[in-house]
Amino acid sequence: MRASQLLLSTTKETPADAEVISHQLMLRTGMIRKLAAGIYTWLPLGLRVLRKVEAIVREEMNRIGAQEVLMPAVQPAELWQESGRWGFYGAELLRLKDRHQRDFCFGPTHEEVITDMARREIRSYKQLPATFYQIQTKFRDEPRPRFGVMRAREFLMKDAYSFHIDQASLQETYETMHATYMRIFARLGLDFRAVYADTGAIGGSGSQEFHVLAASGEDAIAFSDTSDYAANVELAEAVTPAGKRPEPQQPMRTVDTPGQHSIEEVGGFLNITPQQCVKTLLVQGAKKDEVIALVLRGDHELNMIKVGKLTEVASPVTFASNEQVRGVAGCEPGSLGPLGLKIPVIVDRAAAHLADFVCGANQDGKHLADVNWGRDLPEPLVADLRNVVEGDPSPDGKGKLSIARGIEVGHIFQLGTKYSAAMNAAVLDQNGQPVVMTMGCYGIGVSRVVAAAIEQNNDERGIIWPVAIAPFQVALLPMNMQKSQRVREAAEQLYQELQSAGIDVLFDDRPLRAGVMFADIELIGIPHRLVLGERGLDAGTIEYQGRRDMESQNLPLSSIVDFIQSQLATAHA
RNA sequence: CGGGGUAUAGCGCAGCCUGGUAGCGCACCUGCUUUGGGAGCAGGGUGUCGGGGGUUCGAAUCCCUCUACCCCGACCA
Repeated sequence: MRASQLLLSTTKETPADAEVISHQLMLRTGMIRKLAAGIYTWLPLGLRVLRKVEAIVREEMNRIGAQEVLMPAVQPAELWQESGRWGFYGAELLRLKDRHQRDFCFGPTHEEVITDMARREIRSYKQLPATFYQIQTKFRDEPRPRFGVMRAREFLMKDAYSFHIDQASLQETYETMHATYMRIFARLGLDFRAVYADTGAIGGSGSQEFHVLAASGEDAIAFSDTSDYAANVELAEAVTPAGKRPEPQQPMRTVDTPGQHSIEEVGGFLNITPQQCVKTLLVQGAKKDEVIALVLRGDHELNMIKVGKLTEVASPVTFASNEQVRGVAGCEPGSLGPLGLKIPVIVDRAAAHLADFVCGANQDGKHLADVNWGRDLPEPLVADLRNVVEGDPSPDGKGKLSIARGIEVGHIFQLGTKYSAAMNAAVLDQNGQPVVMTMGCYGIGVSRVVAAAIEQNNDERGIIWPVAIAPFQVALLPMNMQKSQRVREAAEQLYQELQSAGIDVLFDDRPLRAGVMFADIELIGIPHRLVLGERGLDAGTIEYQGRRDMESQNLPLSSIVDFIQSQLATAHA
C-alpha cells in the first residue's frame, strides 16, 4: 500500500487520558479513536492489525473443524430469562426495548443463543460432537472501562461453543481447544501462559485462562519454576507448610505497643519480621449479623475469592465495620488478635504453622508475644485463605512458585449442562432416549490481543509488532523521491517486486523529510525497513534495518526481495 | 456503585483567584528556502470557552444545575 493513500494520523503528543503504553501508542499511531467511554473506532491502520489477528484465529478454528457462524448482537430477553441470567447478570448487561416495548439485550456473550440454535438444529447423537464459533462484537457495560481497547465496553471476541453427548467427549474437545489456543498465541508471536482459573460468571467446572505476560497486566499469575503448573493467583492453592509445627519455646507475655497498629509498625517496634506476626481480619459471616475472624501471617494477603467460597463467610466478602470490631473485640482493628474472641476463627495454613508468634491483644496499645496454638488458645480451624507469594511451594509438589503479571486474552471452560439443562437442549441417544447435551465454551478477546501485543512489544520509539500481526511486514522508504528520478523509478520498481512476491509492504511515497518518515515508521512498528537513496543506488545496495536492530546494514539491491522473504520465513518458523 | 478530579481550536495546555480584547505550543492551509532523523522564515484561526439557568451594564471567569470524560476501590475476553 502507498502511504499517500493511507489515513496515517500519527501524533507526537500523548493524549492526556491514556494511562497504559498500549493505549497511548494506539492513539499516537492513529489505530483507534474513542467515540465514548469504552467505545472505539478502528481506523485503517488499527483494523489491519485486528484483521490479521482474526485471520489467524479463524484459520486455527477451521483447522480443528469448528464451524463459523454469525449470531445476532441483539438478543431477545426471553432466552436470558430461560437460562436464568436475565436476573443474574446484573448491570453489565446492556438492556434495550424495541418499539413494541419488548425487552432485548446487546449480547455480552452467546451461550443462550447458541444453545437455542443447537436445540433446534441438532437432533441426534450422531451429529455430535459439534463446535461452532463466531468472531463478533460484544458489549459489556463495564463499571469502569479503561486502558483503551484493553478493557472496552464494546469489543471484538471470538467465541466458540461445543456440544457433546457426554463428559468424555467434552474433555476431548476441551483438550483439542487447549492445544489450538497454544498454537494461536504462539502464532501471534506472544509470550503467554495457560493458567488454571476461577470460572466466574460464566459458570461450569474446569477452566483455564490464557495470559499474555506483561508488567501492566491486571491479573497476577503463579507458575512453577520446574513443572508446567500455572494458575491465576485467585485460584492457586497455598499448600500447608512442610514439616511439623515448631514446639513452643517461650511463655506467652503481653507487651506494650502504644500507637502501633499495622504489621509494619508493630514489627518495627518489637524488632521482629512480619513472618513472626499474625494479622486478624474480621469479615461478615454467612449468617446475618455474624462476624468471622480470619487470621493470616503478617506478610500474607487475603484472597477474596478463596474466602468467598467458605461456607462460614458471606459472599462477596465484606469487611466488618469499626463499630463491629469494637463490639466483638473491644479494641481498634490495629490491636485485633485471635485470643479470647467469642466468634468463629479461621486460620490460614501458614499462620496455623507458626509458633511463638506475635498478635494483637484485643486491647488498644497492647500485643501478645510468644503465642502458641494449642497452648495459649485452642488448635484452630484451618483453611487456605491467602494469595500465594513468590517462593511458595508449587501445589503440584514440584518446584517453587514465581509470580508474574498477565493480561487475560483467552479463557476456555467446561460448561457441563448448565445452559443445555436450563434450556432443555437435548438429543436422542442410541436407545432413542433424550439426553441433555454437555457443553464447552471458549473465548478469545481479539481486540484485547492487539493491545496486549503492544503492551508486550514496544520501546521508546513506539510499537514493535510481531511480524504475524504487523499492519505491514515491510516499509519501503525512498529518500528524496521528489527530486530524484532515479530513486523514484527504483522505488516504484522495488515496490512492485515486493508486492509480486506476496509481501505486505507500505511504500512511503509521501513528500516528507526523511526524519518524519523514520519516526512514523518506527512509531507504527513495522518490523522491517528498507531505505532507498542515491548513495545506495550508486553502489547497487539498499539499506535494511529490523525494528529491533541497533544498526542498519547495506545489502545488494538485486537480492533484497529474497532477503526479505527469508527474514519473514524465519519469523514464522 | 462509593470516593476524587477535569471540561477553553484537531491534540497538549494557559487564561478563571482579582468579571471588560479568545491566547500559547503542536498539527493544519499558502508561499519561499531546506531535504538521510520529527526543518527555517513569512502569512493564515479552523472556537457554542461541555449544556441549561442565574447574578451583572458586561461572564471562559462568580453562583446554581445537568451532562460527559478521567483517576482510585469490588468484575471480565
